[in-house]
Amino acid sequence: MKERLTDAAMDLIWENSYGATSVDAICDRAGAKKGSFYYFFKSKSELAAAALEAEWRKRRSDMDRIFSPTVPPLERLDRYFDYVHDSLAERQSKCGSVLGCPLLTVGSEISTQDQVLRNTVDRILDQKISYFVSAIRDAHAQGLISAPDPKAKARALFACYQGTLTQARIQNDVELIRNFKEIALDVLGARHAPATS
Amino acid sequence: MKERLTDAAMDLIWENSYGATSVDAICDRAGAKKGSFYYFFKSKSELAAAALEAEWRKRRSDMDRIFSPTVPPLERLDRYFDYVHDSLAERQSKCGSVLGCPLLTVGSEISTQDQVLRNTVDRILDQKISYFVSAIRDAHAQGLISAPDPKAKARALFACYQGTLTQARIQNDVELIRNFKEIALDVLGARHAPATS
DNA sequence: AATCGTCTAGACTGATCGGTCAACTATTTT
DNA sequence: AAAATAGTTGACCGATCAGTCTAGACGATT
Repeated sequence: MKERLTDAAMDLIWENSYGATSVDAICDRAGAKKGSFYYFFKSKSELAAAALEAEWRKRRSDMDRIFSPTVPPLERLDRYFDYVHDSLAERQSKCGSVLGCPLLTVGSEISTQDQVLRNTVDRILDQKISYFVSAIRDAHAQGLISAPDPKAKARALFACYQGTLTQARIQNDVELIRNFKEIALDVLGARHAPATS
Repeated sequence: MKERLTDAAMDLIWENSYGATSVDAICDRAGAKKGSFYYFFKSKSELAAAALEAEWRKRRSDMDRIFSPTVPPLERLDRYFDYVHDSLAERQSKCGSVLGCPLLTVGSEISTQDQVLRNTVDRILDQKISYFVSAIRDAHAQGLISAPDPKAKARALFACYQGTLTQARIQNDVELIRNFKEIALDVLGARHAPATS
């Protein structure tokens, strides 16, 4: 039941927005009643945080596989962006819109109003960035790119990736994710190196 | 009166979110009553679109000045990011948070629900990008960077800038905007050129 | 059988929401 | 001066909202 609620919440919040998603709608979607909702979660905000964590947990094993140290560093990023593109394209075929990243939309929406939820967003984003950090550190160690400060470079790349996700959502254009690879190479300074592809 | 309403709406929507901003709160802030609100605007959505347009109109003259063709191309971008940093820092000192860009937060929040408002966001963003396009085209023409497709490069840079704005809002850290300059140079491929700074 | 713990149900609460509308005031036009 | 227009007011509307709470069902344990 708990999972049904977090899944339903994730779908609705991702598709619309946190504020536009009502507890009633979540319950309808989950096939639950309000009493059950409040049995498991103290509030809508607590559910949203749980939904983001649950979604992250599901995605993490995919990321572990894609970013495995056995995969060449730049190829990890290349595959990851393909993975994200394919995920968003599939979700688009189901609900008609490119939805971008829920961490960004929720984070952006509630950042000045709900510090608990915002901390959840921050924490998960940090974990996502750590995959980028290790890929970039490895690429630097292998002489594929120059990134003396892998962390800063990872944050830069991540910001660009985030911006592209937001743009894709606003413009409802999933191909922007695919095009992002060129940008990523620029940020990494790997544009003129015979790596990737 | 109409301006007081658009100003109030802009402040509240920027600071919180579109959904979390009520018509009552906007009227309170503007020193108006509901009847007046609905005399001037058909709906909350129409007011939000008008508020974004009004804000853009106010900013455009600043952008015209900063991106004037009499200013060296890369310096236009440099100055613009300083301008944005200073604006956000000032707004932060007033309300306690880094607010990022209202076009992004509103666009992201309502992109699947209100097509009129989304089109307004899209239109304004396109106009903002055109400043980037011309600066990059000029920089390419002057041999400062290599950007055979100025439009694509401008879109890439803009996406990165957007991602940084969103990050700054979620993390409430305005210095990310300042740090963005390094990223911009990477995206432009101007990192190793003796330009800017 | 009684008790306990877990979970479900749904009526209910007070507040808030976007929007409506008749009455009124102030200014402009005829 | 009268009429028309522009603008203001705020009570009101039905709907929705997050959350509360009591009652009940069910399974496990004593």
